[in-house]
Amino acid sequence: MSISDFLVSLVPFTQTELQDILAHFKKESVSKNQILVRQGQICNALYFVEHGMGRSYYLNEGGKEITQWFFGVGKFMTSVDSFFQQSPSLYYLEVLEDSVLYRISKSDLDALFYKYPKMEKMGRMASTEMLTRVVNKLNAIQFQTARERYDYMLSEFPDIAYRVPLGHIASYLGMTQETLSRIRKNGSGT
Amino acid sequence: MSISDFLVSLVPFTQTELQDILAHFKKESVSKNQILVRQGQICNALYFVEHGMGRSYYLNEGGKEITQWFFGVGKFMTSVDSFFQQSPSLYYLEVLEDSVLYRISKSDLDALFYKYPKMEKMGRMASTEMLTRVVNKLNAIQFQTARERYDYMLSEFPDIAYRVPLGHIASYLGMTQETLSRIRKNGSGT
DNA sequence: TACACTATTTGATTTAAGTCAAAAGAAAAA
DNA sequence: TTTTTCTTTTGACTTAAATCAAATAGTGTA
Repeated sequence: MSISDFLVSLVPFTQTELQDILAHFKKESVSKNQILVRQGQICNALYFVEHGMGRSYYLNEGGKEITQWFFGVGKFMTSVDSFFQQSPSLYYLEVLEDSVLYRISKSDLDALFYKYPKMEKMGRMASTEMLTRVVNKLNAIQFQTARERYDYMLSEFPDIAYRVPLGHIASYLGMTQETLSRIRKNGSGT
Repeated sequence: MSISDFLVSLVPFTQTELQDILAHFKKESVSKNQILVRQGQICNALYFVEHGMGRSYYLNEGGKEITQWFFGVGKFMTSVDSFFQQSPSLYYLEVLEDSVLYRISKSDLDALFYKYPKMEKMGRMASTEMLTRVVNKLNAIQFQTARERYDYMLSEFPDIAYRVPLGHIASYLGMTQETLSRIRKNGSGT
């Protein structure tokens, strides 16, 4: 999904507005395993994923990587807390496959919010959509067994589940990779 | 905290704008245990809590009430998924103490978003704030022991932790009430 | 005050998932 | 192709928290 399709799907921008907005996004090709933001840095960019995928993760007390979220095609990717609050990031932001991203800085985005109030709507909608998804994950994590959580993962990120290392998914789902391996072995849900 | 203080703290509305906006909120006194929204209903109202508190919960397969969120003074309360998507609510919305709420309908709110683009900013900010909080809970639930999760609860809702039945808190934290009772018994954190 | 009802605590037992350790399989590098 | 390195699987054992069951403690009210 291209970024202009995405924008138009949320808000009916005119052709002129769209051109102006798109001019503020910079296309970037990023190769696998590249880290976009490190823990402690202030994340100054919002990325739209046109192709590829990424994840956010952090290092727990034991130094183990814990995946916080996956970002697939057609989504915005950033260190949410850091970008919006402009505070040091709790997370690393990493690209998991060679990807094509569209990047915009916080100041440019704020300028667009100011210039086009319609953009605020887009921001609000992207934010509530993310909120809904996080709430879904929360419910999965909080009340479901390891096996059900894996089924949730398959429905939420069907395209991603088989493209990333098992360990990344296990930590995303709050279980060990041994457990996830055993779940996969015992066939799919039901 | 009053609703006008809250609004002004987020966006610098003029006195006139503020009056107009406030006119669309209707003050309601709601008594303890009243249910504002039921599972399956479409939630048409957003409430600002001036005094008192509420919670959202749902019934799991076994018919047990599972608390999803607490709403304290100075926060917006609603069935998030239902209100924003205008879809049948997954949750009940209940008032836990005699409360004073300010209510606005979805259509009035949308009209305000349209009339005052500044409102969009308020919506976006309220939404990202909620997102941050949900992410915090998620991290607590996903990676912490029952005892640490209780400490998280005390920090997130210090004023609420001792005002609601233990069972409500236990289900919010994804543990049984027996476990929570044992945690409380063994003194506070560390 | 006593009764009924609800909430909390305590005890005994079970279990889902974690931990630790090592083997097997894949992918990358030499 | 062989070696090295990383990823996934398997096995044995442990444990935090759940479950089941019952006893207290509180609260409202007749």
